Amino acid sequence: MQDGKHTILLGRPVSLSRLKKRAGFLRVRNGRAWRTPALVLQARHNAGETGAQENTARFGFTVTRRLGNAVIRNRARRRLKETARLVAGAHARPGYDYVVIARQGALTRSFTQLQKDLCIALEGVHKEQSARA
RNA sequence: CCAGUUGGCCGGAUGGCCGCUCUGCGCGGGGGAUUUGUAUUUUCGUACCUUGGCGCGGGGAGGAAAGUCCGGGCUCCAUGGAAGCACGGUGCCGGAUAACGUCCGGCGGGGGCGACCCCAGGGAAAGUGCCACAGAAAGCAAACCGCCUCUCAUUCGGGCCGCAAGGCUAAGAACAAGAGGUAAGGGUGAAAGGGUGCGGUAAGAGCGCACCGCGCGGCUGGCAACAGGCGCGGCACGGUAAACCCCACCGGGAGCAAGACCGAAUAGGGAUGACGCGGGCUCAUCAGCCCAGGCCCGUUUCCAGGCUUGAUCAUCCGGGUUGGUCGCACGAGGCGUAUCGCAAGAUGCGUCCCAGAUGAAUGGUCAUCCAUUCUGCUUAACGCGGAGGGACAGAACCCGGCUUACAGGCGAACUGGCAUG
RNA sequence: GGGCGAUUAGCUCAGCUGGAAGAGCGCUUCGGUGACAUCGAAGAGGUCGCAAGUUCAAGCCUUGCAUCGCCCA
Repeated sequence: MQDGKHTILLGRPVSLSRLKKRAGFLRVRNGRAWRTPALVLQARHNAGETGAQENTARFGFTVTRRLGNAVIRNRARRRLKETARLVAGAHARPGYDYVVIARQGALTRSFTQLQKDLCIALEGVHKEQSARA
């Protein structure tokens, strides 16, 4: 069952380490991506990056103007941030940079569904990588 | 009760769990001077500095935070003053204000039965331009059709004389031509040189008169815009200034990505053009002083003051940094109250401290309630169940306005209508 | 955050001092060709971004909105 496989393993909510520089976003854009209706997840190993630490995963968020006005964009980013904070501890791998791009579903989906989406995306990104390797 | 007008206020509430940011205190981590304890070193440790942790407490989006349309504070452009020109803005009058294109009160015009609403509302008699098409004519008095008078010719008709041909005559009618008088009527246009009525006339006309409008002069009231009488003028002066313009008043430019400091990194570049390769004195050099030249932010002139004369200025090309701190939140501040003022507002007193982010915090989620919509049961209200569902919108240096967006709700004053007492 | 600019035919743009809208490319039809292209002829296609105002009259003047784009340290 999909549900059993993707139950949300709520690890301890971690305080997110954030990706804040434009250069970091551009680097992650060249990595692997996974799409769901609510978000697009991009990931890349951050070895050799200045300021990166081996044992933490860093997250960046992108919300474009196409999604709506400032209030709508703020709400989308806050929901995604909270989702990442709850899910990252169990599913994100240290030493990786992730960029989450909001889509329309980030506003309309229920919060539990949103968490499930991010789990699937995180697993999907890494599964694809190991399959290729 | 129904319909409406004006000016205000609010912009879901409570709780659980988990977070973000600023800040105060305490604990903790790191660094750690002078002095003293000693012969030296090290360690401990104080003031102090700093921060990534922990605990407790406190604060944390709006009426528009928006658009960036005006006005200011503040900062830089090296600085200040005077006069003129140019450019831009504003525009009834008086007041409020730091200032304004904002606000308040009044005046004038327009709309509404009314409460009330709307108006870029100076000057067209300083000058210039424009008024397409249509129309005779579009701005200065002109006359296309028409109306009327006169002259002359013709025709018709009448009268008289004559047998007749014909002649004479005049108060007529029609039509052509010419001369003149008209602007009532027609038609065009957005607009055609006061309007209506009576008189008047050949026909007409401010030609005359009455009322209305308009202009000029003076009087009264008002700070003024303006209003009201009075007298005179028979009418001249079309519209457009969100066309140029005139008049009055205001305005230097750029903006917190302003600007200041610290640190890192790279470079002490290249091309083209301009000015110039200044003089004298102290003098080994640096540096200073005097004279001369250039420059000082829309522009010209004048004054003061300053900068600069080579490591120059202007334009273009190339390279590096894409960190931090300050600016930065006590302010034309909020709330309450008293006095003055019709009001906008002013002054005094008391009280409060009220966001400070920077890939950008101020939240995420769940539940209940509340407002509200649809629907099922119910005769119906009520009640119960289910589903939907909470407007516009997110501080970015700060204030005063304007404009635009906005689900719904609260209370006030006033107007019109109906009913009742 | 702040400062600027643009919007006219399907596309790229003209349109001066207000008097009612044009060019090139494209499109359609016809001619021409065995057929096509080139070529020739004719034609269609416009809420001038939207809304108010000034004016007799607005693509043009004024104001407010909307959309798109550029610049800065």
